[in-house]
Amino acid sequence: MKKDITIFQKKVYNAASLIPKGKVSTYALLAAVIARPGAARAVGNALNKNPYAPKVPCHRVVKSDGCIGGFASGSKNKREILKTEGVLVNKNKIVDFENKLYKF
DNA sequence: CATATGACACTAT
DNA sequence: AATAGTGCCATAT
Repeated sequence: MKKDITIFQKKVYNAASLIPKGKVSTYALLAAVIARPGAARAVGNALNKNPYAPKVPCHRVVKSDGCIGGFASGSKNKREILKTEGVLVNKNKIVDFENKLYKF
């Protein structure tokens, strides 16, 4: 017990919390920066367990295509949150995705 | 150590 | 453009 957290997840949460409001990032991009390219799935796994729910804006992490993807609280609710942050979403797709994409 | 799972990505059809 | 199949990595059991 005591924070069943791995180095990998620590990096993921850290990077995710660095994403500014109104911006979004992708699993693949995060993976490529914090650990290793291709670990997009692993990043999603880490965020899914996300023990720092309000601390880590996991909702700012989306798919490389700009799709919302899946979320623990429900992708439907996720769109609403992003909208509040200033990121408009159209049918699970980020509006101006490339423009709102935050690169590390 | 091997198998199964998952908030993904890419290529082929 | 949409769908399906395959590959990749980390975690859980």
